[in-house]
Amino acid sequence: MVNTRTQGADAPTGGSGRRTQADRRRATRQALIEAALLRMEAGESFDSLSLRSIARAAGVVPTAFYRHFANLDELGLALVDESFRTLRGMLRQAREGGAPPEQVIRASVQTISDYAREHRQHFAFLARARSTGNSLLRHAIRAEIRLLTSELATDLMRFPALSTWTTEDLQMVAGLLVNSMISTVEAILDAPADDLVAQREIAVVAEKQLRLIVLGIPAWRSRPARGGVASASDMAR
Amino acid sequence: MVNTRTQGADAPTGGSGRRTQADRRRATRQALIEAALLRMEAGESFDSLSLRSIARAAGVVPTAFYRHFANLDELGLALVDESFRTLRGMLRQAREGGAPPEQVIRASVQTISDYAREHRQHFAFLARARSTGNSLLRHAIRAEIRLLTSELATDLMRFPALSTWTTEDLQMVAGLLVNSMISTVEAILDAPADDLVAQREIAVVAEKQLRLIVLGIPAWRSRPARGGVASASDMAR
DNA sequence: TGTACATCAGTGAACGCGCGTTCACTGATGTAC
DNA sequence: TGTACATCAGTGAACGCGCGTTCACTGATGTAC
Repeated sequence: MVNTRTQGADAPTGGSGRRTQADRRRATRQALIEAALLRMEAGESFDSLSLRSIARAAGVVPTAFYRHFANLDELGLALVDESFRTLRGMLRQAREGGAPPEQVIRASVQTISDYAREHRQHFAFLARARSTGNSLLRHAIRAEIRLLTSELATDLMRFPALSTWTTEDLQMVAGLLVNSMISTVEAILDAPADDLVAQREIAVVAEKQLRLIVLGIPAWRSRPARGGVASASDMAR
Repeated sequence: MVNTRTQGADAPTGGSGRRTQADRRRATRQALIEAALLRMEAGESFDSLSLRSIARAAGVVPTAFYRHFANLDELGLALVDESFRTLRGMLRQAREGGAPPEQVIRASVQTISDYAREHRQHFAFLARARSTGNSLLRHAIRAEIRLLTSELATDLMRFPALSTWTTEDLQMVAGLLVNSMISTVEAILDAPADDLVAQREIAVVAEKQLRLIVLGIPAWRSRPARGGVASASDMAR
């Protein structure tokens, strides 16, 4: 990706064949974003990225970076935006998929692993940046995840077995499901992208884990049964 | 922590009052380790640490670092060692605690949150380095976690309700429990260290989540029941 | 349509800085006699 | 116990490098007439 003078990064030149300033601007911005995503997909952490290396990968001089972002944090927030747009698309699809309740789990896991494969970069970015050093980014991501968790809690209320649960308990189970899915996505990203057997194995385990969680729902009492913790007597049974 | 010439970092001078070379060596090594832990506890990622900044914090000249570690990765692996020693101590205590089965969950969550509070630095290090850029460290930590998960799977077999489960299913539920605990520890570390109310709240939710998981165990069938996914019919019930 | 000027995305030189690593060194601790 | 030498943890100067950021710039695209 080397630019001739004042040409900016490569980009679709539009139907007219004419390249406007706005086209060029958008293309460079996207090239910067994609350079950052690529590096993080390869396993680097967000704060090991440098403005210069990103500009270099985008085929642009370091100072051009400032035409688009005030600093690296701002680029990071743009990545958060883009990645969560992907994630919300996934949830919309899962929600509207209209899978019969009997297959909700299988369909959900399928949707997640399809998305994780197709949008590997966005997922990898979120997984890495979620715990990476930069606290601004970390908090932005965690706030979004908390939001998604609440939305899931609301969705869960539609299931008969959950319709009478307290808000706190719905949040609790939504949190458990979201955390399990995050762990699953991390595992998928950890496995080589081309090892389909490993990917499948991870999905199978994830499905079992979700199924186990859901199996506990009918037996749930918000407070442990008298005489001890309900679950303990179950385990000792 | 400023050293007078050739005095190295501060350290216990031992009962005799005499400071041996070995004492000094050990003290400096520990000062380097603690400097790194401190920085990561404060929220930095492992690969934003620099050799020079760690040496500075340890009260030692940059080149002294090389008397102890060949590079930063080696220091990182020492941190992994130290942190997992803490973690294994925790598991030993949980295992030998001899809590009656009725209180296994409560006791486990209590042990974990006590440890996470007392050894905040080690937990924070593992939580951060687990997903931080450096792939050497990441894999070292993930390998150790996989080992712990397997050990937990073995422990679980002692429970009557689980004694007949297949190895794969035991690994699956151990993985679910471990992942939930990791999420919980991350949440605890994310909350301010002095906000005891938030910490308690997180522990309560973690306890509920573990309880929900355990409630699913008696109903578990390794393969979904005929006519659909077992859990789905439960939810629609 | 043609011209003259404004806009602005991208350029390239320059800066000071903290970094990792090398090297020859110092002087307290350790040891052999 | 005393002495002479060896060891080695920590020192400090020096290096080349990539970094973020500044600045005045260029020249293609956009616009007003």
